[in-house]
Amino acid sequence: MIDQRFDPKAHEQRIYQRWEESGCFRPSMDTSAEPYAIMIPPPNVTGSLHMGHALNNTVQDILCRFERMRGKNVRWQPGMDHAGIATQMVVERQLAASGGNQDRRSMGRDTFIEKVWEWKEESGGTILNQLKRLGASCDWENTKFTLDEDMNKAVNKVFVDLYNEGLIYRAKRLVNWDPHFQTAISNLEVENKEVDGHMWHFKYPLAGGETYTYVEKDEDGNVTLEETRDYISIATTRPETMLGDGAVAVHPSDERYAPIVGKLCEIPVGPKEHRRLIPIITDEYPDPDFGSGAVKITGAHDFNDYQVAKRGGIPMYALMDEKGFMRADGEAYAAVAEVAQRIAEGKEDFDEAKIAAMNLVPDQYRGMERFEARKAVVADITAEGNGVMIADSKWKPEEGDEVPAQGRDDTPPMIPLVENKKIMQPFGDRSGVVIEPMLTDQWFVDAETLAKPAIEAVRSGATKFVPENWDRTYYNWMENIEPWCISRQLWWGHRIPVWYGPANDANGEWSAVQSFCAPTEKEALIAAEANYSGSIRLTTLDEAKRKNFFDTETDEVLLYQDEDVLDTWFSSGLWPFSTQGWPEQTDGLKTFYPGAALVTAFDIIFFWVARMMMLGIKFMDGEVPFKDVYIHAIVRDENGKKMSKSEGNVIDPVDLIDGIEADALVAKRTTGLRQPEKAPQVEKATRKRYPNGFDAYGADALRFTLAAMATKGRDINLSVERVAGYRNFGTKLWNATRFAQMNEAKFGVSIAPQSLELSVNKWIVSELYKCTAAVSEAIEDYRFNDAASAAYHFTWDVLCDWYLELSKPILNGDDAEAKNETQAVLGWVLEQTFVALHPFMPFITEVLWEQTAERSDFLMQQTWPGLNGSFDDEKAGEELDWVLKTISQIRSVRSDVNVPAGAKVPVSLVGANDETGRRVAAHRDVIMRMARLDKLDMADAAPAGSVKTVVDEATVVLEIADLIDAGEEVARLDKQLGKLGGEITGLEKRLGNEAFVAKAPAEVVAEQRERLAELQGTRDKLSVAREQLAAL
RNA sequence: GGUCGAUUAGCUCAGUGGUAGAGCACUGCAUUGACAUUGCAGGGGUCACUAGUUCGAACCUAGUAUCGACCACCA
Repeated sequence: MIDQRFDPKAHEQRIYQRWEESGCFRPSMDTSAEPYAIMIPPPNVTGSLHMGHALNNTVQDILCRFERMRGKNVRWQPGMDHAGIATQMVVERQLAASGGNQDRRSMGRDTFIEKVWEWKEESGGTILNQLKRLGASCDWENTKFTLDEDMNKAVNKVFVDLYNEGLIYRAKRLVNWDPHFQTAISNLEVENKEVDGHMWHFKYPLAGGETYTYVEKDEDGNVTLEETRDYISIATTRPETMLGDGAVAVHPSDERYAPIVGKLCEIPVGPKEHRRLIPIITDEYPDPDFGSGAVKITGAHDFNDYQVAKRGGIPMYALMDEKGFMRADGEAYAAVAEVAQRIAEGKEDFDEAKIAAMNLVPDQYRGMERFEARKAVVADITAEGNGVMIADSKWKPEEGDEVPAQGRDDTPPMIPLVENKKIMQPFGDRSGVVIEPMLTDQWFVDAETLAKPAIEAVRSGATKFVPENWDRTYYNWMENIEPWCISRQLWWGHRIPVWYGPANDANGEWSAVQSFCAPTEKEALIAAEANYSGSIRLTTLDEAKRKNFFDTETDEVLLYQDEDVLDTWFSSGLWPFSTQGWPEQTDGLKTFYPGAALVTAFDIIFFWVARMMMLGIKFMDGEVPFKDVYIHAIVRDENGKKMSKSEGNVIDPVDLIDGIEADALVAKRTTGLRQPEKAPQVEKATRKRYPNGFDAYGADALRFTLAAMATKGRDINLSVERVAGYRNFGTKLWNATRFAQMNEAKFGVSIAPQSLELSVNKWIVSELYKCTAAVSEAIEDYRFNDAASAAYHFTWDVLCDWYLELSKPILNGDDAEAKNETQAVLGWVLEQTFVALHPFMPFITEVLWEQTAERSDFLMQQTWPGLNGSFDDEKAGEELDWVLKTISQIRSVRSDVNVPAGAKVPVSLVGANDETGRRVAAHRDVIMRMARLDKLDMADAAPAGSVKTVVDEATVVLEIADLIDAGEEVARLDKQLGKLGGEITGLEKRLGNEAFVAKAPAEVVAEQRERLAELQGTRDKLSVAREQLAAL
């Protein structure tokens, strides 16, 4: 006999270990079985399980367990992502916290990376163990880490192949630069946030004191402002970048500025004797209706300006170093400014290298942090009076603008120096610092070329999104894809497999560089050897630069490897095939590529799904990496708020599994907050919301909750009450099994549905098959909520509430044969229920399986019910429907007329046909028991004053005249008659409509006719009962 | 600005053309019986609004209102 209660803590880890040790998670590699593969979205090695992971992996586990039970050869490929920035950050922080004065740079690259590996071995990957707590049936023996040697081999091959095809290239481009981590990042890693900012308005004086007539007109062409100006008005949110302006641009159609296009204006900052002049040019980019219509062009520090500068041949002057400080290198400002001046006036040609070396930051700003520099620039301009009050007829003050007094009433309106303004600012998603566009040399993937077949694969249906409307999001992104910046100035990651050496060794001129792209250092050396006459030595960037690629002492050509590493998503993008052994043609690769499904949240469609599609199709002969992409919802808290630490509403899945006391929960939520000042608020909210912490609900309850809520919507609002409810569901199943054991149900024995005698047994077996068919269909269609609720409904409402009750009289009765059959069916149906629930609740079902019979195998290895045939006894179904209906009706009437629950009442059936008579005979015991009757007979007429209800053709008569009030009973019947009348009228109206009868499908019409007849029959019988009663 | 979505019971949400559903909450009754983490019975909805298509609309179409997500943005 099983325990009184299921204790998840006592079993979950034990069961998991048994599964793992028995190799249950391994693919069968049965060649006759259909392969089924799911690639786990590799969690970050630094990660720990959150609710999103819990949902993601529950879904995958349901699919895998289900398909495994259906006999497929299943590989759920687990692993982790080395997560470049995140991991490097964690280890760097740890180094800082450990108090030593060692930081990454002082330590050196090799030592640091060693440290990271050490950290990884010790503390990395807790998330994989947490996945095990959830019950994830991954093929752990094939666990991969994106930075493993075999992964690296795949990465290098992909890189080299793409390089050789020209699909990977190195170029100087404006990229998103993270000044904190001092690396480039892709635009996906940039988060644009709206912040309070300012817009400054400055006058750029025309060169030589020139003037022009500035005219503004309204829509009808009436002049609203006309004045003589000796300047052009420029607005900017980033004054410090003025120092790098290369031009001022206006729209070609903008008549206001037509007189001064082609002239020069002065950047109103820097030492007066060396103010730079820049040309006023035309470009399509400026919007004449925004601001003054004139835009300063700073090609090296703004993405839009970059495009303008490229089009117009405007020099792009880089102003900042990699930490986001104003440059302090190079020649003094005065000399550089003169060169820049000649370039601006077209008196001198320029080339990229020369421009890059020029530091146009005036001496007084050099070395300043960028936001300090901004303040200084603004202060300096303001001090000179070049910033104040520019006339603009279109400008209207907004709330919060600091408008100097004299500006208010002036006509036309005067723009103040500073406008307060909400501006969108880019932040690094990891560092949280403001991203700086920077001109740097980076490696790029030609994503546009790779995207084409990837788009086509979705269009053709080779890969399907579920729900399908996500394909729009995918197309949207893929069709506008930009070159993918894949180089990162980090240490932790796949080093770029490119080595640099001198371009020629002809006459000791080592100015140019040539690169050797090869999958290994060895092959790079071989390639280099073929290129150079002398001997070659590998060295670092530093030495190679210092010695200009040639060691004169040893007479060696110097070669060094690119210092950068690859974007983490580059290696994740290979996941579907790199994990299966590619480039070797392994069994795993042949069997498990393409995968069946990819399960993920929408937030990494671009990061990951798109990249896997592009790279998979490219390297696997045009075959897509997976057939279905199931996009699941984002888990939020019970009120639909995003779970966040500072809100204090993060629910840790492990806490729901293991339970946690209120104090511990509070402690957990308040420590390590990014904003520690929020701690009291978090504590208060937590105590209010969860005064008792969480019970230990167990993994099954959590999984079932997530499955039940996994609809095709976008958000899941997770409530702990719901988890409790599904824990109760487990308890219900557990107790049903206890009941079966107490009644000596036969477990571990199969039955032959065809040879069953009792209709109640035929019925429950039919119901079981209906349930498992519904569950199968729903899972195949990724409708996990439907699957879960079908299983839930069968178990609780059908099996427990009805079948168990119906079986009681038989199990306690004297009919040995009937009892035998029922014991067998009860045990078997329960076992099949375990099977059907197993994908959702693997632990409790496995424990029940284990403890109900001597078993030589695991539940998780059983065959999905329904696989070996089906069974549907319609006759038994109708019969039991009648039994259930009869019992329910009697119970309902009893309750309506307040018959005490304990009282037994005599019932007779009037007007029953032979079939009903037969059914009554067969089920008299159980009906009497469940409806609490002391008599159930057939009768020709009802005694006066009794209470009546109608089931099909028969009137059910409760002979309790003395217990009830005739008036109340008439009222009760009237209420029912009223309800019936409404429904009947509706049906009659519909059926009276000729158009309906003519046009609606025949079966719908027939159905409604039947329904009408039935309702009319019921009404007639109830009317008779009412009249009889009223006549008393 | 572009794209996707939401609006159904007190709450959280299912429901893609044919009798409006679930869980929780609520009301009444029931406790030696597998289970109070329970059972039985019940109350509660103008399916946001407007117009259309249709024999028939929560569902399809168009529009309106409110809320949300993602992407791109004006210096």
